[in-house]
Amino acid sequence: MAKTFGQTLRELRRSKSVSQRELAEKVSVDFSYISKIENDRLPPPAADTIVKICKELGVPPDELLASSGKMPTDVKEMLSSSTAALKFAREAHDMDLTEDDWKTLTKRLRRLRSD
Amino acid sequence: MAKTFGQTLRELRRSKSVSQRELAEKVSVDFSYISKIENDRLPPPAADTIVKICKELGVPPDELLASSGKMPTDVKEMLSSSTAALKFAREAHDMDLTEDDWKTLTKRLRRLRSD
DNA sequence: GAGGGAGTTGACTATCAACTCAACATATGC
DNA sequence: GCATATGTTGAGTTGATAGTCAACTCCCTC
Repeated sequence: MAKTFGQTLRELRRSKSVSQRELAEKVSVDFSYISKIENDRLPPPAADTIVKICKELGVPPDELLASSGKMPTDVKEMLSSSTAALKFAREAHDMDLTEDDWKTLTKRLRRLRSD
Repeated sequence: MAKTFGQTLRELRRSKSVSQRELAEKVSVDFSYISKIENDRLPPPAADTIVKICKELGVPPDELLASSGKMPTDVKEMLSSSTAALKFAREAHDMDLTEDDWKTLTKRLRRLRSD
């Protein structure tokens, strides 16, 4: 079994020696909310709150976001308001891509502009 | 100004000579809901309902989805539960891609497996 | 002029997401 | 043994999402 969102967050927070109360204040939520999240008594916070948490803890947000199954607002908006992007996403879905496939695509993405 | 979601849906439905009541029954919503959607008195339906509508009317869902700004559940889940996919999406967002860029990427996507 | 099909409208509802607030427990140092 | 810092729990709140239901209007035709 993969680690839960709560477990991941707790380890991350502790590794930075930050208390629940400190973290909560920085990201503008109640500290008791952090506690419940870490104990998996509530579902993961909103994507944008996750991003704030990661900024506060100084780590890139992708791992926590993936573990939460949520997408940040700006990214979601970009994808869902473009016909061609949606088509791309649907084809990708149907192809059942691996993590390595996505890494390859990211490289090809970077070459879009340097070509 | 671009056409609204409601206008697009109405034209699409009429072009297939389907009544609001027929369509509503097929996709399991109240017919009055379709009316409000078409008059833009309510926001667009859930992504999965849009997909059902398009299936019923025999058209690909991407255009209507984009016009609604929503993403179907399965596609969203794939993207948001993969670290590498999220990273890809974030980079794409930062690059501010055009529709043509997405089309190019879709071609490169297809070559992933045929290479 | 009654009945039937199509569309519109207002009011209301149910579920869920993302939290907050107050109360309590537990450990640590002075 | 008391203050202080930290974490846990139950109950409740707030706003958005995604609709429903009943009543009504307009047109057509028989």
